[in-house]
Amino acid sequence: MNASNTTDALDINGIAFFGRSLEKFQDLALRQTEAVFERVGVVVPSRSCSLLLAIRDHDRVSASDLSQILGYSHQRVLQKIPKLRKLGLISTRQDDDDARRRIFELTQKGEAQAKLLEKVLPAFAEAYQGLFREVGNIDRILSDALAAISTHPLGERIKLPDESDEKSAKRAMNTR
Amino acid sequence: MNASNTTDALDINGIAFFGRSLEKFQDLALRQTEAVFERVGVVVPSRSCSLLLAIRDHDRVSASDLSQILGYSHQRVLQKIPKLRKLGLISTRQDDDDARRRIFELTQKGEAQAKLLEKVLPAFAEAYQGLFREVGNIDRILSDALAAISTHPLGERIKLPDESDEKSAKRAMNTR
DNA sequence: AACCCTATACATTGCGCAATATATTGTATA
DNA sequence: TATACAATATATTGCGCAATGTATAGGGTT
Repeated sequence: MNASNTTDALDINGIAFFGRSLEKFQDLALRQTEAVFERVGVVVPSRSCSLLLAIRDHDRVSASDLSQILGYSHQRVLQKIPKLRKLGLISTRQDDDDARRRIFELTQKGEAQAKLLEKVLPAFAEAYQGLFREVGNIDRILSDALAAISTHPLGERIKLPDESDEKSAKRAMNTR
Repeated sequence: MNASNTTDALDINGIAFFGRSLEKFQDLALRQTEAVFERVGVVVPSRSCSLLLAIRDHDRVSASDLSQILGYSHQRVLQKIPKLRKLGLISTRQDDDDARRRIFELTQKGEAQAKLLEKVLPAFAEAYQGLFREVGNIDRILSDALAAISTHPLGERIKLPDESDEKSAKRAMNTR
């Protein structure tokens, strides 16, 4: 190929694409987390730690309870369950009072893993604190940013180039 | 359900789970971006903007060229292509010199969308700049953080609870 | 020319999640 | 009591991406 535009109008690494930064960091952090988990013997899927702990910390929880507790969608919880069951970490029984509810509990192995997590996770928290001292508190800033765009969405914050443009005006009418 | 542990050992919203913050922000920002795109008439899939622009900015690009340009995996580029073709934004032809290569070009519609993006994306950049002034420069911090854990991974930064523990010692041996 | 090694494209599969539809059970209200 | 509505679980489908395998073409080296 021949690189043509030396005066690229839009930098692909520019701020408009900073979602990429989020993605890259998230990806690497996840991989490194899983490496540590394997090293110390955590077999809980890294994306299901909080689920496991929530099951431990609440009696007679159902999937919809857990979705509220964790702020996950209902089906997201339900889709994580089979893997935890196959790993022998949780067991299931029917609620006697409400035939709709399936109740989750930790198995012995699940309890052991929860205890292991209780040792490991604080170490992660410390590591992140150290990282935040180096580069800035990502967690706080992200929470603030989430709150900011929740109350004032990007659409509000954007000065549109020329929305009086013919096509886009039509479109705007069609889409609401 | 009955909430049992009032003295939860591990806060599910704690720092160890701050990957959730990343995910939540990313998700909301993406949705808001797509809302703006729809409003101003951008039909390019929000996750393929940089791909479209890269195709415009380089002559005779192939999928593997694009993967290098964008820092995506090869198949990630290839998997985005069909959607752009169905939208009529790009066209494909065979390289005369190298029968392995398929070359991508923008269609007229693709060019029009690229021009539209050139108007819209700077507005996003400005909006993000404003957000960063409010809460902190997420983009810079994330880049720094990525660099930091690239050179010093989380595994290095973590003081392991007690790795002399019997099982985990065995595991550690097995896994290297 | 015959042989490797690499580059490129493509197909298949799996993961994690969302969206949607359906079935079933419980609850409230007419 | 009968009917409507809400809550819960399950199945299906689709999206975006990664991983893997396969096929084909190019470019070397002997």
